[in-house]
Amino acid sequence: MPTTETLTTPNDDRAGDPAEGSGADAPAGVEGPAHRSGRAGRDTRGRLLDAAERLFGELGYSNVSTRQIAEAAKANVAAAHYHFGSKERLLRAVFERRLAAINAEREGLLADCVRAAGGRPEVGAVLDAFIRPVLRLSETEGGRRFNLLAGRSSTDSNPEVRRVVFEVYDAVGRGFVDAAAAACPQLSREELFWRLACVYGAMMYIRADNGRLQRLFGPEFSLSDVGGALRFALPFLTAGMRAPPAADDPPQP
Amino acid sequence: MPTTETLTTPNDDRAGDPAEGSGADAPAGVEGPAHRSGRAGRDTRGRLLDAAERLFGELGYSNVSTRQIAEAAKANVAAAHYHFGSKERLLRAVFERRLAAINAEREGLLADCVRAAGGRPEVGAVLDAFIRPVLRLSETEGGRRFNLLAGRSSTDSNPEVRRVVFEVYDAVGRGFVDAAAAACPQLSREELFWRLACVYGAMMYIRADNGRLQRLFGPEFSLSDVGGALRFALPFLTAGMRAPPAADDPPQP
DNA sequence: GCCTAATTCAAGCAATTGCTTCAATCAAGC
DNA sequence: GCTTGATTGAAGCAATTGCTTGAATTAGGC
Repeated sequence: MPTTETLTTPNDDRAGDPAEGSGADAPAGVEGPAHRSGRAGRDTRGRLLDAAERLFGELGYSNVSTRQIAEAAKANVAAAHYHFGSKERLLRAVFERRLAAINAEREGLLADCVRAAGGRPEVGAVLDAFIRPVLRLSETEGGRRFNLLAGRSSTDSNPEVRRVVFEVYDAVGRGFVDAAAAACPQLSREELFWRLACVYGAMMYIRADNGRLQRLFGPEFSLSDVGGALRFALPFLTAGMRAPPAADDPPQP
Repeated sequence: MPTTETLTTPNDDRAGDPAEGSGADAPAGVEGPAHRSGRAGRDTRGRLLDAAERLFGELGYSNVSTRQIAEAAKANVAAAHYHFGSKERLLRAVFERRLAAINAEREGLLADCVRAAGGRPEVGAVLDAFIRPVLRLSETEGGRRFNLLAGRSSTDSNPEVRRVVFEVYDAVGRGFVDAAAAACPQLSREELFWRLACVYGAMMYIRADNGRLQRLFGPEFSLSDVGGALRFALPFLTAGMRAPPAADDPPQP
């Protein structure tokens, strides 16, 4: 019986908080002597989210135990289960905390460019509306950690991670597909599918920042460099989306 | 002491086999009554590799136990450790078994297109040389399973998986970067870095085939459809690589 | 200065993990 | 037909896992 909805635990039901978190977007590392402001350990929930976000991203969901998270958050294992109910729900809460703001920003930008173009948006603007907000997350330390988690989770095989990722991205993914379809009416449904797979894959790989390409190119290049991503990766993807439809004959010698 | 090099165990040292495997590239599902041809359970090692490839790919390295693998391979846990020494070395052996052939094919195709172009290869041909062989893996059931594993491992956070992936791809990755640099002399090192990140990410996402995009588009589209990948994804990436270099002014309003 | 409910704690539970041990089995070489 | 060395099997080990328990502790309402 993994679902523990019993008793007086509040569990997850405070979902949908705004940004929050002890070091979420602050200069980071705000630890030390002066916590415990209001109630004793009042911000335990936030510290747990921060620790989970960091550890899940760095080590992977399956490779981090609730004990490690609790220790990093200076809390007790039971506190984690008290606040979130289960490890999977903790992961979900980490996603939801960040995605609320991000998806709102995405939808705002998308609505802007649809309105500006009079109904038929330009594909470059659509890409920008969906990709820029997440890449710019990496400008803050907490956001960069979340991007690590999000990127690496996108191809995670763990059933719990998959479930969370699928559910949490469903609505915004649908919106992206629809907007791209509207911007590229010349593409068949199949070709759109493949082009968006490339866009999605590239974006997730950049967010995941696994360090392999950095190892090949040298330490002066980093996938967490937001400026480089916006200046070089976004135009690459836009050029791909703008390419003429593939010819009917498959190029398969 | 996780490294058990002691005693009379042969461990990993038969590395570098060709394709092999019980159902590796066969019509799949070749199970049943008539195994055990030569020695009793002579092909235990191959069956272990097959089972590991499938389970690691489907469930993720961290979510599969050596016991599950042994059971799926109709073998004993001790046999797995006898043949490979550790779980990490088993993963490495799975990669090495496939990559020998793939990388040889890649280098052959690359040499062809370099020679045909008289030293300065065309970027589309370089992309093709590196991507086509791995995508075509998915034409066979075993290759498709390996692509799942490879794609999902590319952003895996587990330290053991990262170590294996880094080492096993190092040489071929370097070759790809060099060839792309030769084909795109007009690009700065930085812009090349970002474009190859997009190419890499797209390819890995397609291989990983996590099902999210399929869920949005419908079951009639699949990232395992080799024909679609070659007809639509490859031209997308080629168009991106052929785009003119980014202007000096960053498009960041 | 208690009352009460929210929160935290130390301890523990059953299950699973990677890996080992050592005896049994096997296919050949003689 | 026995020896030998490569392989396999059943059992077990210490460590770790997610989660629970029930007793403290806490802070605010009164």
